[in-house]
Amino acid sequence: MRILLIEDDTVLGAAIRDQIAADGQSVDWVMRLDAAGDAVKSASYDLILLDLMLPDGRGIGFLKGLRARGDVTPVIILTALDQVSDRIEGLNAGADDYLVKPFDLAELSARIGSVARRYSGNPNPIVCHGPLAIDLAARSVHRDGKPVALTAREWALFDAFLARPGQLLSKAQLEEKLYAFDAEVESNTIEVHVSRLRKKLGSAVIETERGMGYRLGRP
Amino acid sequence: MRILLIEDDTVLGAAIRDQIAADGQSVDWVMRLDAAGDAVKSASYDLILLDLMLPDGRGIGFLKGLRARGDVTPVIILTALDQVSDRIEGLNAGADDYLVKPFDLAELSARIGSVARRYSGNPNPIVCHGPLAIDLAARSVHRDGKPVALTAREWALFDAFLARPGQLLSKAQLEEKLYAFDAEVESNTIEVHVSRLRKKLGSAVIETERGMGYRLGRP
DNA sequence: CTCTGGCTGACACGAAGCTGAAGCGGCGGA
DNA sequence: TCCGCCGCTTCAGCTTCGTGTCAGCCAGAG
Repeated sequence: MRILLIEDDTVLGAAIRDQIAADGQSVDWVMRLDAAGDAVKSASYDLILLDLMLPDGRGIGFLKGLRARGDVTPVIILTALDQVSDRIEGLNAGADDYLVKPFDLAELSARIGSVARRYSGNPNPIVCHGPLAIDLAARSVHRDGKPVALTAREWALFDAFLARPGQLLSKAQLEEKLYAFDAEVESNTIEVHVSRLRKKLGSAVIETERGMGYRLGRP
Repeated sequence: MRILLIEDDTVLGAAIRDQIAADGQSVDWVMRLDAAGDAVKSASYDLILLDLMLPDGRGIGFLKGLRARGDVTPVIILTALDQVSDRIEGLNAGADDYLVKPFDLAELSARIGSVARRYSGNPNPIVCHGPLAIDLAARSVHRDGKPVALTAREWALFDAFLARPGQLLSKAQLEEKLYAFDAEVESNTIEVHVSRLRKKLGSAVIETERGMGYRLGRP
């Protein structure tokens, strides 16, 4: 397993690197976001350990950029305890886990193992739904064998439906899913995104229950 | 989603319970391991929040017992920061995640959502009533295996009957259920909706008590 | 038979939902 | 640093369909 470590603290970084190496994994250690960007472009990693406070920016942006490009490499965030909002932001930005500094190196190993286990078993399971083939882990959708590009919000919305197939979901519930906690949408955003999803995936995927909400249609 | 909360701290427990309820999930809260054991035996949960330090033992043992019995219900551990070894032990014992106390309630929601997404796919409980199969969570009704589409008002009315099966409900009571106080219906609306429900669900579902009201018929 | 209360088809209104378009902000490339 | 692209939100006008109303019919009770 190849691991990318992004951490600017030389002492902690070295300790982590040694621990991972001792576990028999291969590590690349960079100390800046620009170097991290180069690294993920030039190599493929199975796991990224990401510190949030770095000399050339916050790790959150890096993570968001990664996910925006469709990169689904599992990411574990390394963060200080008092940065609760960072942790939430990180999870919402697509992180898979976080570790609170200071942490025990044995715990790091356990978490790495956990993430590895979660993502092992390639190839990814494909969910089929009528003419759609959905790879949840890779966040990709194919319609009649042709790839469909979904934006972040579209995917989040679709994901909410896939999690509860056939179940009625009110707009309020969907807004919560899409906007987490700081929701301040006072418009018909959900309707608009539903409209776009239907245009991309076919009008039958999402059914309207007037006055109640939406549900994933039968295949 | 049904969640079992095992936590002996009354203040924290109440806060967690309220937060989960606010997220629209259903919570059972127990404060001891023996009660937790009874709970998992008598009901099925989608997620367990497990405090590790409890008056009648350590949560780790409970978790191990659960896994030994083949129970794969996702478990999130609630633990104090300094119990690093506990956290590792917990993860190795089969926990899916942990939260470090003190934690932000918003973070709890995020983690619950994450676990729920990962493990979603267990079917909702189905209520059967003669030829009808009703999924309350999904708000779906099947009649002889075929889906029946109910409108918002129709569902509200049907729901009122389902809440009190066999009990006589006057039109005034039903109007209250459907229109919540600001009602200014001065017509035979209820009769109309009952008629529409009967047409969709079968004429036997709702019985008329002349001069008194309606009741849900025996299956 | 009469009277009262319930049933139901028809219909018009308005709220809820849909969607094209415009404004806006963030990110990446130059 | 500036510019342009792209996705997200908002808005407005249009469409759809759920719902309340009513009228006429039906059925049970006395």
